[in-house]
Amino acid sequence: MDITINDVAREARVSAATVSYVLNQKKLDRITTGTRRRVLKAAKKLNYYPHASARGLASNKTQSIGVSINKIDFLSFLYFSVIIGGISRVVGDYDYNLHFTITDNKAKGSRKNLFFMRKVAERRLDGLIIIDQWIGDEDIMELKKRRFPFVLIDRDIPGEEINSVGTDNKEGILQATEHLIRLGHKRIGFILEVMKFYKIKEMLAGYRLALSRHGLKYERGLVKESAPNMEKAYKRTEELLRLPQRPTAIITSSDKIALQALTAIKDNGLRVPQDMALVGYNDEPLIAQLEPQLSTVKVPLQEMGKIATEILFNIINNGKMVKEPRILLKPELVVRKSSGGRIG
Amino acid sequence: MDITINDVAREARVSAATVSYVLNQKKLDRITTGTRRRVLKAAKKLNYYPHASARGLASNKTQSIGVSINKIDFLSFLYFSVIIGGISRVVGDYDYNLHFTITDNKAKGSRKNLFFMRKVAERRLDGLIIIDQWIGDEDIMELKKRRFPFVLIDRDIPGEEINSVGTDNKEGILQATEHLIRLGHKRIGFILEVMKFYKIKEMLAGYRLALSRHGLKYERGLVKESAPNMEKAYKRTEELLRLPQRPTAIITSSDKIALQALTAIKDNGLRVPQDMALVGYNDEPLIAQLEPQLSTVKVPLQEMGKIATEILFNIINNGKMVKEPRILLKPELVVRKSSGGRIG
DNA sequence: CTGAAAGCGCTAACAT
DNA sequence: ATGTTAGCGCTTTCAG
Repeated sequence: MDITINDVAREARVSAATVSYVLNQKKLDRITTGTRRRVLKAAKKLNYYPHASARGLASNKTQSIGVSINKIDFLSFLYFSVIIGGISRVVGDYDYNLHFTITDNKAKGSRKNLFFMRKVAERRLDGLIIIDQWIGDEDIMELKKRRFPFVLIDRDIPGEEINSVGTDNKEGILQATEHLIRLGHKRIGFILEVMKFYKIKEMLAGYRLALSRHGLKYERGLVKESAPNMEKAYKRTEELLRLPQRPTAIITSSDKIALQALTAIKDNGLRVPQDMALVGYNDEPLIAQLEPQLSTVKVPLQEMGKIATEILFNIINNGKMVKEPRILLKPELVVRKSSGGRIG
Repeated sequence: MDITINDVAREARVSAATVSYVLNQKKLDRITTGTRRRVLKAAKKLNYYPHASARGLASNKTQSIGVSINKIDFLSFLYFSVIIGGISRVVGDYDYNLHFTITDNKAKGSRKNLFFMRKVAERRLDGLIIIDQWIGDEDIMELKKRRFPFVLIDRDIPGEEINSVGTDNKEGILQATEHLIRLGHKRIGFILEVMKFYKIKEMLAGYRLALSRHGLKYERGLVKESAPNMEKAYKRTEELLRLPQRPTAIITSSDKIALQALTAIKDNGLRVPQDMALVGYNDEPLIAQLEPQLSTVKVPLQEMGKIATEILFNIINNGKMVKEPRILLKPELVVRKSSGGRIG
């Protein structure tokens, strides 16, 4: 059988409670350095590791947090991998475990099992980080109602006091659009992901703001939604290319979409940036190294992951929400080759 | 407070034991359909979810499996994302939870906490899938000695009876090399990851076999190790380019490395494939869409993930190891643009 | 076919 | 400063 706390207690000639105290490093030191040493030695000698379930049952803490990602988004793993990299670094520092929660919003009935709510209900998690645009606001509000600790990444529910860390995507797209306008572009296409996402709405606002600032008219026909599956981005790009008055530049809401767009543009015999300027979004690794190198908007992905995790642990351990619920980081325009030089 | 099994028992006017029986769907049906219905109704009405820790303590099962990935490999997330996609699909079907275990082989002392062994020792996991070339054979053998259920993906320990699902990488590189030889190449560079990995050794064997089959001499100077960090691949490529007798083609042990090589080749004013043919490995998503499109060896990544998970559940639930411990899938050469046409 | 009872390994009051 | 005593919520013999 496995080694239990009682084995350690016997070996160290103390009670199980004392072993528990020593191992849990209570603040109030009520233990002699002598006994402490004996306990530690015994634990090491027996190679003792506490049984997580037993501990969880008694303390109602699991030392685990979950990261919720949508099934659909598995394709955009570049974006997520960087965020998760940031998260896992902090998780390691705090000595917590990371649950991977893959949400399937299309799932019905028993398949809803995949959903993170299940893990919460089963008390498998002490907290949750949500990087999932697809989860409905209702579900997030449900979490809040239950007072379950969680933090949103790169999304928000306006008007609600919810912990989130995001990037100013309105500002990001504003910069990208203005960059193109300054290069002389007057007709700028915009291919975006699911329009109903808050994040995307913000981006659209940035796009429109840039246009109006420079006296350009907003044209509905220049904005294309590539939802629900990303492959649509290729088709949407072709739609833009076939417009009677074709745009001279295209902005996308992610580098991944930009990649599709790039392929579509080339396949249609046009050159980037000479015939069509292109700007991506996120500055995802690898993708930036396309030919031509992709101009994009750098989003501090890893930073978002780190900060969100720090906030989450703060909530879990100090019980209270943070003063400033919403953290908004700054995006940064990265000009490379694909946006080209001055035109017209 | 939360709803417990006793609340459900009271509501259904049965004992907690009966509730447990009904909810766990025991094979031996000892329950009246009447009581069963009452219990189910009560559980649904109260929105009952069993407490995972309590269940884990009593049954010594966690309904969780871990996936072990190395910290270093976070950069090659394209490769992993596809494998994990396969894993998560099966995990969802079996209604298990997925733990993300990020291993840090450089970590010493308490930081070793990040290591999956800790999770195993704490009984957080029912099983483990290892996609980690960096973990030492000793650690894997330790797992075996403990009779802890696990499956290896894309690696193996030759001579040991260990469950693993991989791809015939020797065959894969053999095909890639022969493809180039048939196009007329006689000096073929090979940039690979850490030489000591079993997987890489197999690849090297495939490379050498191809050469010898066609009467070509193996030259140590044409083989470059890009370890430990991948950015080295750029430098290694340049080393090949500066060789007195430069190769006319380069093979890499992953598409990710091929991407680095491609950049290096272009930066040095050479064209692919005209001046230098290039073949990648894995057929990772997105990367294949480079310019020029990358010839590569398709590895059934998602399939490996699926099969490994099926095997793991089989081990967990049926207690016994599989007859055939090692599953070896077939790679497939994918010829696109970067390997070019016939030369010489 | 169902219930009673014990116990999984740990934590946390409460005593001493 | 340490030990005693109850559980935490569930599963699982064992009786009936």
